[in-house]
Amino acid sequence: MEENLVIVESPAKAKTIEKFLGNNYLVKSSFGHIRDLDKKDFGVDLNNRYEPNYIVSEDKKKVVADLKKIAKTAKTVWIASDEDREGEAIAWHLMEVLKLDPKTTKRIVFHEITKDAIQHAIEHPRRLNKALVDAQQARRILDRLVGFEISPVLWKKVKPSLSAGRVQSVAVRLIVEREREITNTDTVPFFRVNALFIVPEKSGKSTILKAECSERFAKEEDANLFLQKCSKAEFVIGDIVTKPAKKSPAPPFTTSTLQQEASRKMGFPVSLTMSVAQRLYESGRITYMRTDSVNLSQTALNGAKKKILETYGDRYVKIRHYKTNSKGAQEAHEAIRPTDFFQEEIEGTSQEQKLYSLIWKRTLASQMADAEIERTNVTINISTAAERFLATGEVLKFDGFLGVYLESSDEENLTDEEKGLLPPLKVHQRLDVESILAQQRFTQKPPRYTEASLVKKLEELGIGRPSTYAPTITTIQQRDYVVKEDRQGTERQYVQMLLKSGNIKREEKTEIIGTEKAKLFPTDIGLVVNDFLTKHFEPIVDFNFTASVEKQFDEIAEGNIVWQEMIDEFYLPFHRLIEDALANSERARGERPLGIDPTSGKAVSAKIGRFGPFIQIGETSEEGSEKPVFASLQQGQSIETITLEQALRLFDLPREVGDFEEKKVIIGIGKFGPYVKHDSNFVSLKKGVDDPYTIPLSRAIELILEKREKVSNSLLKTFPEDPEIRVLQGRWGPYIAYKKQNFKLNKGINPEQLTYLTCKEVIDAELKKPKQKKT
DNA sequence: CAGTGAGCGAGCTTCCGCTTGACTT
Repeated sequence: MEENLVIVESPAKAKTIEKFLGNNYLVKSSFGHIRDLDKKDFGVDLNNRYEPNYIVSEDKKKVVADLKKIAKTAKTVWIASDEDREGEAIAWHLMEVLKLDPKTTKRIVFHEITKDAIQHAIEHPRRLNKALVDAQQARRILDRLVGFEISPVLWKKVKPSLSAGRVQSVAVRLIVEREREITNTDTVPFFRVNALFIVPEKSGKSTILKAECSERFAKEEDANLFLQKCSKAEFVIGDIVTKPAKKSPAPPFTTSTLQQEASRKMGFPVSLTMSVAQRLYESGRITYMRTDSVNLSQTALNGAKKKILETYGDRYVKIRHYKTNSKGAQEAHEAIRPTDFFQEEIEGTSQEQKLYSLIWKRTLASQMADAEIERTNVTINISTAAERFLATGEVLKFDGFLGVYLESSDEENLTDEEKGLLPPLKVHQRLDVESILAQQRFTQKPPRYTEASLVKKLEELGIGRPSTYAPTITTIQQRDYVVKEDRQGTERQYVQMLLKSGNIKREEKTEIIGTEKAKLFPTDIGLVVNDFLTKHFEPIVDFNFTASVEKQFDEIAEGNIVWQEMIDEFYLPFHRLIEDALANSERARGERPLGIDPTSGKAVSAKIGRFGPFIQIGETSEEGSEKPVFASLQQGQSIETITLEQALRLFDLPREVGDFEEKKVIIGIGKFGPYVKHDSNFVSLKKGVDDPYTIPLSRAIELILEKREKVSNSLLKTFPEDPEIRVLQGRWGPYIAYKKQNFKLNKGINPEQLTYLTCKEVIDAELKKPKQKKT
């Protein structure tokens, strides 16, 4: 029998702590919350002061039973859940469910997992903070009321199985509004002028100095006029100013900043970052990965200092204490940092190594000296014009933290060229010009969100918590409100004028713009749901809603308000919105009239149906008239932006291009892009080569034959016993195909030696397995 | 990798935050 039972939230933490405590301490984990509101009947009694009905979920029953058993025999139970609102609630639920005696139960907290911190905690137990628990209950119940009252309205008025919530609905709103901002922003053209000057050096060689004109020109004529002036001008250096500048390191990682940097530097989706970090945490490489704190423990600071001293020297050390400035931070943990600074690299998968290295560098850099820079600005006067040319050079005087780590930024600044060392220059020095280029540029549209930049925005608004950023991003994609995709750019024409040897040469050029990679786009259903919510539930999807209820939760935690009163104040007006929406709203289908079809004279409109967005020509209601015709929208198209012309084009496909071997050849566009269908076989059209609207029969046949040859080449084996069983060569090796189903072969099997019996066994074994869940 | 887009109605869907595996590909 153990004298002492310590309960923490995470099993990895339990393992570490057990090492610090003596033999008579048993450390167990609750695996987070042990119970939650019942999903049946709301889990909240609206007729009885919002009395919550908590139940222990199926997957927690074993944990609870286990803890109960040990707690019964322990002399003292120490509840060491986190020191924040959720942690305090976990402590309270534990007391309730395990029926712990307050006399033999102690509540302790620590922010860092070191022997001293834990010893100190044991020596300073405190009482359960019921006000803080109540703040959590209010948070929990409010979220339940919002989610479980609005979602059913959506099922009725938009589509079944949809969802709304305090966090997810705002996340979707951000993406929808950004998309509309992008559609509504006009890009304004202007001309930017860059000059290349020749600077002779003592050695006789010369170097090129690049400088940008202080003015940008709105019109081509103005830019041209400026170039004409320059063709007859003298260029003289008017001013050289040298100023010291400093760069400081970024603070240590929190969950949100780790997700951002892993996305920017390595292209990780936020969920990947979290699962890799989880493995690093479980193997003891890093501290806890779900945190909003930038704080480092004294142990960590000592370790970082020692490592920096040893590797870089005294001048590079600068111990810093960072303060969090994110809204609603609860700081129950340390920042994310390596547990051992002398472990510069680790073994593991390449993802683990990369993420660890990122954490190691960022943490170490945070305790290093500023980088010192000398920035030089040179002004070059033009004898024939009032404008000037400006050149900037940067010299790194002392690298400081830069030797280890530099934070990346979301907005890639295309105009910011590598600034380097300037050639030696003097005031009043005359410069010869090599060439001057006036290029048409365009103002930029706002950028689309990536998963990580959306997390950043949510954190700024104080919406969501470290443990929910990644799941929220997944949810809004699963609900089909948002898609993460790549989009091809479009061509744009621009003008450039080059002044060289007294002549101006004008050229029209093209560039590709708007190429997107792994960006978040709203879907039509996302747009419709968002508009419905902003129309009927504006207070809930308001960007400040979370911040304002958080203030009230704080009041509850301070003991200034009773939680039921706060919920009452929220719920009464909220529930009126629900009733109003149910009674007074139309079914939302996102309908948008596009115009009149010139061939039939009927109205064309876009709307959402049971199977997604589609175009309809003609009306359903007209009696005796012909039935309307329908066509689904393609990937990347949206009800909101599709034109009449694009919509009518959708009806051109699928089209028959002729017969081949007495069977129809049909061209269409499916889930995976344009295809040729023949004899119920499909062949994809070649991207960038074949156009589904114009492809001729001859080319389609070519593709069919090509595919046929490929298939016959991939056929490894058949059996006379059952011709439906075929062994094929696939992308990842040989596999068995049988009745439209594929069966995996174990690695290392030689397909040549496969027999009919072994194939049959593989198939039967697979078919016997329980059927996979529908997603 | 179709073509669908009506209506009836049983029974289901749904929230946020705290934690890990157990699943399949």
